[in-house]
Amino acid sequence: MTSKPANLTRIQSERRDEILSSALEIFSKNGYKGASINKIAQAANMSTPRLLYHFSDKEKLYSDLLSSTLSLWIDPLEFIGQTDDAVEEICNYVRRKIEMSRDYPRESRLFASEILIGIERADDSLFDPLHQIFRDKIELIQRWSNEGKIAPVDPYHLIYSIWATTQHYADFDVQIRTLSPQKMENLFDDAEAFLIPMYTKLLTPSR
Amino acid sequence: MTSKPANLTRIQSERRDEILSSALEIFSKNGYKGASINKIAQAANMSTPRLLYHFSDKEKLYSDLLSSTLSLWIDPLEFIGQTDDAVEEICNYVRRKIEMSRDYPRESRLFASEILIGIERADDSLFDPLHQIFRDKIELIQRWSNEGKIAPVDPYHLIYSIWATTQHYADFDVQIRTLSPQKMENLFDDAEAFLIPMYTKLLTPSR
Amino acid sequence: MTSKPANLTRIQSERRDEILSSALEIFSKNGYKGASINKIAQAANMSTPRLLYHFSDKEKLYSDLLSSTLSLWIDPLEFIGQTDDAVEEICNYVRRKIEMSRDYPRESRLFASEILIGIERADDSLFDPLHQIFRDKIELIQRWSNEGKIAPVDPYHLIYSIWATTQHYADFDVQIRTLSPQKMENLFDDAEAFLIPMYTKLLTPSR
Amino acid sequence: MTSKPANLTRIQSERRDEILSSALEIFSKNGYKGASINKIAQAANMSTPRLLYHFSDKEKLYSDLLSSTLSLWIDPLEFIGQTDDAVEEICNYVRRKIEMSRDYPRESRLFASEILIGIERADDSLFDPLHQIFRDKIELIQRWSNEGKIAPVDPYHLIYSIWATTQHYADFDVQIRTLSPQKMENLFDDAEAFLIPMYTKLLTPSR
DNA sequence: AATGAATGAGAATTCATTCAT
DNA sequence: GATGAATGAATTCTCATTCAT
Repeated sequence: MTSKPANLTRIQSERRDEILSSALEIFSKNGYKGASINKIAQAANMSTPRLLYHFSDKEKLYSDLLSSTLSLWIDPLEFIGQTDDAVEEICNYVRRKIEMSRDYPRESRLFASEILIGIERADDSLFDPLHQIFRDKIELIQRWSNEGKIAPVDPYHLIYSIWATTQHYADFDVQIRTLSPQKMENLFDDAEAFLIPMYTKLLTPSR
Repeated sequence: MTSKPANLTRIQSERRDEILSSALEIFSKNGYKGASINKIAQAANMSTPRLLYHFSDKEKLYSDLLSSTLSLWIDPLEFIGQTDDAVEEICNYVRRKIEMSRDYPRESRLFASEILIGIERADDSLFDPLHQIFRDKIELIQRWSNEGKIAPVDPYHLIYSIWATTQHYADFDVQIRTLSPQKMENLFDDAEAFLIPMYTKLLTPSR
Repeated sequence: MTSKPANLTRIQSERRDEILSSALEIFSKNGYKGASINKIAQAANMSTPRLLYHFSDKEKLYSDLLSSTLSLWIDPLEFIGQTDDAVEEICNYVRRKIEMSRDYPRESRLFASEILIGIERADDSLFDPLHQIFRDKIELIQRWSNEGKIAPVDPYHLIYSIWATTQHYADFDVQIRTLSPQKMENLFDDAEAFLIPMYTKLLTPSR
Repeated sequence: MTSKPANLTRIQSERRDEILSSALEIFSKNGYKGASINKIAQAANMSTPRLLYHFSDKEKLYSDLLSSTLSLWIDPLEFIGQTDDAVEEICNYVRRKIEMSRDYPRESRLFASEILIGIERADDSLFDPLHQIFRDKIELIQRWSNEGKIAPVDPYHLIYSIWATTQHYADFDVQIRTLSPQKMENLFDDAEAFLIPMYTKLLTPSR
């Protein structure tokens, strides 16, 4: 999981944050291979050796960045199931995921490219926390489905579908900008106006 | 669309195909930056200069590959609207896109990484043919929506959603393999079993 | 000396001429190293192997070009001494050299870059014909000088100086174009108007 | 003029000097295209990337070398006009240019090949300082000519002729070595003994 | 006589990383 | 702690030349 060193001075942790912020910018725009730690160091206003003092190598920086960002994926998922209104719970999840795409597109693209291209990693436990919660929620949705609180659906594909439709707006941003006549400002509202009814229709149990 | 040279000798077109095949493999796995023409040449059993004899440079190889693959994206779209059963037409499109993800995942990932990371291209008209047909179909779906043949939906977001949900199975393959309990063989059937009802519910006009 | 094969078909010798003409253009503009036989072949509208059929390799092409062009340097020199008016003879030589710079600047630059940069040549007898005539004329001028037909001057430096001042207009063309306010059309006339009086003053014997 | 970075560490300026010295040797002997930074690095006893650490690329190294050498061309020109003896002033310029050819032949050849072959440069302002002073001196000589301090001559062609005759000994060194019977030691003295009377005769106003 | 195809040597970079100060 | 300096491996591409047909 996150291997952030436990005891850091304030300065050290400020530097780490500056670096991670630049790394997010550069990695999400260029992918792992396309990004050079030089450019990242430059964006963070420091020399490369100084960057490497904080993160021992490029791969460490990259995976620390990924794991420090993972909560953005996990958090919205965690909230599912606070209330008993199953359809609404899932729709709220969709809403939160849309917000994420709007507010944190770089993080979304970072993950997308990691999954799409992926680097060989010695330790591939990076996504373990996500997977744990994923399984919990799968179970929850399955229960809801069994109990008739939502229409019967395959919970796996439901979540895949939600991830796909919501993250698409961040990850394929470039294409959508080209194709859409709408201003980007309204785009996410329109997306919500499309997706919420879709999932509502899908999930509302027929009487 | 980069036009494949019209008159090729036998050897040229054989070599081109060998190279493009290896290039698809390597580019889709590693992205543009992560792929070296060395590795591609090696995979195609030839020396790098020999490869470069057939494709003048890396970028040319890459964009020729993209454009030679673009029809896989365009073709299923083109078929929409053969019959008058609007809901069925769109569902069939979904089915075809699922098949594409199953049968041509590398091509799907190639495009995904191009849109996600994208290289600056001198001539960015690569996607023009897709965009043209896209607009045609947007118009068609809008008409269907107006005429009440499908429920009222935003055609843009409908297509984005179809692209997202279907291509997701190819593009995020790695993640899905990890998370899904199903055997991959059934995965695409299950996906279809999930998506077709979803879009049917969404699109069937309420009377 | 010139190693032009003795017996050539008409077609062969036409091809050779086409190639030499393109080679002159490319070599004089880019130097030996900067010129590629590809570009030369292209400029001559033929494939590189076909070019290499006529000239076994790049160096051969280059030195054949040099020797086929050498007469432009030699010819004006050869004429010196037709009449007995020594000053006029030399001035006429200057005039002819100026014409050469005006009419054959590429040839002049080709030689200049050969002397300036020079490639290591197995057989460095290329300039032998020039040197032979050079020595003859040195002798002639020395005699004129001894006989008082021209003012006493070092014949070597006289010829160097004539070469330098006249060829300069072809070889340093780029610089002169930048510095000179005159139109290029008049440039060579102006040069003559400057140089002839200079050499006349220099050479006219004082009584 | 490419500006040498203002603040250099000790090592930086030492390395720069070593590299520039090797670069002068290699570039002046082989021209821009014929010189490889490999050879230059080797001559400077370092690896190519180490060289490239100090000069970002080949062209930068080349143009830094040119501009650092430009003063050799400019300085002798600048001195013209210190005294009022116009003929002597110009003759002294000739003498200084001959010294330059004797003492800095590689620099002279470097410039000659740049003008002769020239590389396309993003910023072609390299020679601006020279051109500025050139124009000043043109004006001065024109004034002298108008005032009768020297015989009436075209100042442009006068300077071209001085450049041509003096630089010739450095630039065409190879040819001169072959043709001249003199030992090289005396060559420059002999050149001076030829050129000074020539320009004196040319410039001395007839009363 | 001619071309398409291929080769191997080198060229100029780039880049993650290390070292010395 | 931090930077300037350097390294070595890899990468893209060029080019003279050769080979097979």
